Amino acid sequence: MESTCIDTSLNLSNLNLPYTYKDEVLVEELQRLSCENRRLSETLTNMCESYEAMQKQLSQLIMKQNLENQTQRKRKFESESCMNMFGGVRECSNVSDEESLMKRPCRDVSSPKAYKVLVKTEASSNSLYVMDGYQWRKYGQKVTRDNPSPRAYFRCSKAPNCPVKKKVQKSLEDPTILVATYEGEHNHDHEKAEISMISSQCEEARLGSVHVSSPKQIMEMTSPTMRLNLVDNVPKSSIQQFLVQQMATSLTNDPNFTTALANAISGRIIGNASNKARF
DNA sequence: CGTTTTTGACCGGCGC
DNA sequence: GCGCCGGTCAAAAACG
Repeated sequence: MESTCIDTSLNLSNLNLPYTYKDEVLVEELQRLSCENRRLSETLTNMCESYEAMQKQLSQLIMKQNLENQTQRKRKFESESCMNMFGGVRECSNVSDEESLMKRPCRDVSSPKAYKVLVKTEASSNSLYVMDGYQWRKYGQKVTRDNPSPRAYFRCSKAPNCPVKKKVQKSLEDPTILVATYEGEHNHDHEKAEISMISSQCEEARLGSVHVSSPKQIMEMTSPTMRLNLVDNVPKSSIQQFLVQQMATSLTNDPNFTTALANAISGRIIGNASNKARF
């Protein structure tokens, strides 16, 4: 956790102001502020630690839940197919907000090598990009009869001979859900990322319209073109940058802080001036 | 300048 | 054979 430990001290002692005599009150105030900064740093560090721990727990929980859902679905389908021999693609529906951030692959029973994945997006988003840790190259787009929203066709561009294809189209029932259909299997290693990141959010993040709620989102937003390595290779410097920025913003927005800072600076300047006047 | 995206053209399967 | 439709190609444009 040392990487997220940030030195938030203002280092006011480095101000190049003429210092002719010791203003004890000012020094005291500076010490008090330094202490407060240190305490804030510790709180921030603790918060970061708990946040990461919670996120770990959450992802484990979701993975566990997905596993259970898949088992249940399998059982359900097996019992259903015994009754009516119904086939075809079974979509995952009723994606909850929490689950929408994770992919829920559903095997296509009619074609064992094709499966659909539903990804929740922002309602306003028109993007047809779904992040899944692989590199995709778009090779076509079509408007189909059954759905007014266009369907995008992607090929895996990670390996030259990778046979995997992907179709992405907005769901007819819910336009905020992207339906990604994968066909074939990759003939190369997967990148590190397993998390699904709605690229439309990246796109919107570039436009500044996405509400930032987690450091992970920030990381992804700080590098919108970085479509891989989203989880394990956490660019902690980005977290630091974000936290520093957040702290600077909250500090500058805090009237108490700005008043104290103004008093401290003006006090020192005025103090110096009056000192000069005294001498 | 290499890579990716866009988009109209083309192809093949299917139903009539 | 013809038309429709989904899928793919490939040239041009855009992007980094």
